[in-house]
Amino acid sequence: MDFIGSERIDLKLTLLDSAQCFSWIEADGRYFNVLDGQAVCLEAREDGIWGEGLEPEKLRRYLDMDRDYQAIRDQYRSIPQAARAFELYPGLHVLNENVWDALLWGILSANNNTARIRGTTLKLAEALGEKKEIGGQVLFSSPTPERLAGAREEFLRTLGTGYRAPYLIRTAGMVAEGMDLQSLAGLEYEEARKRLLALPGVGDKVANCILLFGLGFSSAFPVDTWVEKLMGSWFGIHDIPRTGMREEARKLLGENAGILQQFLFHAARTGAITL
DNA sequence: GCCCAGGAGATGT
DNA sequence: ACATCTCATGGG
Repeated sequence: MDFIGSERIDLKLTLLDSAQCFSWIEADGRYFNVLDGQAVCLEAREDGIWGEGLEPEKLRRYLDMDRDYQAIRDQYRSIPQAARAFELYPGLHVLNENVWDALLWGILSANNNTARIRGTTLKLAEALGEKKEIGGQVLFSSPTPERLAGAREEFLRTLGTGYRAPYLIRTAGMVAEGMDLQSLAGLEYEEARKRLLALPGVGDKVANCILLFGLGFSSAFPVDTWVEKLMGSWFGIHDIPRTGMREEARKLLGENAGILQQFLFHAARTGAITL
């Protein structure tokens, strides 16, 4: 294995429990996934993170190891719940996901729970992805846009996608027909967001997840049921639509609103900080 | 049975 | 622009 970095990232929290990504598997204290079409393995040791399957630089980038989380923690120190959340989760990072993967699980996440999203994600990969192997662990890549676009709705429903099946097929079709997701990273936030909203199954919340996890917009601020509650309880912002909350939060919290959001979200969802 | 889950889309006002 | 409904599905 290769040395990735000495940053104190909490792999279990970040890869398994933070609901940013649903395709990581843990076995014997090691973490497995398919990234960029390559089977990957990560492990936390005394001296830091080790990994194999991809160049160390790419794994550093995926794990967001070059962001100054201490500076962001300082930036929000005047917000009590933020200070507490950063203190609770010193090893939580915001992943730099593949944008197609972020889009896929984003559509699956609508009105769904994390256990079911993970189960459906794994079933989709097993049924339509490509088989990979590393360190004796068998893995499956995410289905390509082409494979998903060609799937039958009834088949996707047997995998647990529910009413989201036609959204998956239609959005995959648009990507397969040439919509360049990666190029959205070069646009302004509002323009990139607007283009994501054109995809079936993508609303304001999912678009902000894709912007944050898949396109590097650190100010993107997804408002789901938990963030809606915490915005009311901790910031006094309530009785307005979620889109309005997202706008208010971005104005109030600035360039790293989305990074902070992950810490607040986790604290609220787990009940670590009282709503 | 009821309520909820990292919501989105359609419809009516 | 906002309010309300419905959409699968498994778990508490």
